[in-house]
Amino acid sequence: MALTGAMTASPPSTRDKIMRAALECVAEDGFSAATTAAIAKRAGVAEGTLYRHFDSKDALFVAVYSRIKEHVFDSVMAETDASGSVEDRFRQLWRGVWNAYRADPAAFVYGQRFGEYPLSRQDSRPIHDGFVRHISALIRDGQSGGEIREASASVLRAFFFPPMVSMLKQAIAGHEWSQAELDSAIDTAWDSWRRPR
Amino acid sequence: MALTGAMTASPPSTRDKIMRAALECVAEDGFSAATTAAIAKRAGVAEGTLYRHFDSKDALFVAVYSRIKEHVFDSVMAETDASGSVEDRFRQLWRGVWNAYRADPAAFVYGQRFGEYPLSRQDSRPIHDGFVRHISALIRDGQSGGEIREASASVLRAFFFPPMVSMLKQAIAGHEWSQAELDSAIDTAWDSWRRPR
DNA sequence: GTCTATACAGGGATAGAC
DNA sequence: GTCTATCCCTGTATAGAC
Repeated sequence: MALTGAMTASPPSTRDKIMRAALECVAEDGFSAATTAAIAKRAGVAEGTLYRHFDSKDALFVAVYSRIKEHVFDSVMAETDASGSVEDRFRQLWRGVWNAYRADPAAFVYGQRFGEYPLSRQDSRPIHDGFVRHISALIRDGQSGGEIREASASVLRAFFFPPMVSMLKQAIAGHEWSQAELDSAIDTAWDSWRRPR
Repeated sequence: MALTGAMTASPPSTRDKIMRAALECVAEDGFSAATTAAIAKRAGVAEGTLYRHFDSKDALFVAVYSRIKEHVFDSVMAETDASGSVEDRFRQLWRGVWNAYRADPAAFVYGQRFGEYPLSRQDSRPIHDGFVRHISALIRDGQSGGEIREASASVLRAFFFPPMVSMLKQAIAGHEWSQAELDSAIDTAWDSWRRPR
């Protein structure tokens, strides 16, 4: 039940059930299949009930997206400390985000789909937006200390999340990444940031 | 008029106009807004005409996707030669794909959206599928020659297209990449593949 | 081959009882 | 707050004239 009401042991509220149902419908068959009827059925409530909790179907989708972003950010930050070397912080962040998404693949897929859905103009901040400041700080520290190459932060950022996201997609499609592959992915990512000699 | 009827100087056929209209509708406002009415209007034909050329709306979408893949692949391969060092081939391929997508941003966006659309199960080969063999050959050559690190090919591949795709998305969203940034992106990509010392 | 007109289904949203 | 029943619109697809 990760990402919706996960923190509380109490039974999920109707609102939570609706949000989780919407998330799963979209993750399984895309936005076009996520009709109000399908969502209500999966949540175990009547169709009309959706509109007691959300102004519209679109508002529901946006709310789900926001909650996913918050949850992933919080859960990564909870197990990340800002101490240690730049390289350690880099590796820790990489693993943290990876684990957060692996813990709830449906939420990950929802986020991906939402990003290509026109509705995303209403919450246009990308899924990893919360991490941008964090990553930028890492880059700044690493560049002033000489560990990280002198490329623009936007270029370096393109080598952090995108390869990971691509690997997550493959994992969800059934590809089993070995521990050695994961380690080497992190090594490869770090070597892309590292100052070359 | 790239990607649909671009090679011929003759006026586009009705079929081509429909395909291009579908491509642009999806690129601009997503699949949910790409109704048969919208597509027909943009193509300048009647709605019923769509069904003279395609069995269904979905068949149209799949046909457009296939054509994009073909076109990008062909146009990259046309200006790429397999000679030169592994590093040269790497850089050439990176630039070739980048340029192909920059030449038709709408086609690029269509490809991205299609990948998150459930219909993609009907043509589930990813957008860059044609390049996988090419890239795998590059990796094999580079690993046997010692230029490329000994990571699994699937890990290395995650550092080729995904960062580029991320940068293309930003470019389409209005971000202007300087020549220096592009060069350093390619350097960074290559350093992620390169054998570290 | 293309158009106009239309049949038919399905989806979002609301009304009103409980 | 939740359910049932229903309205209305939009979207896909077809029929048939030209």
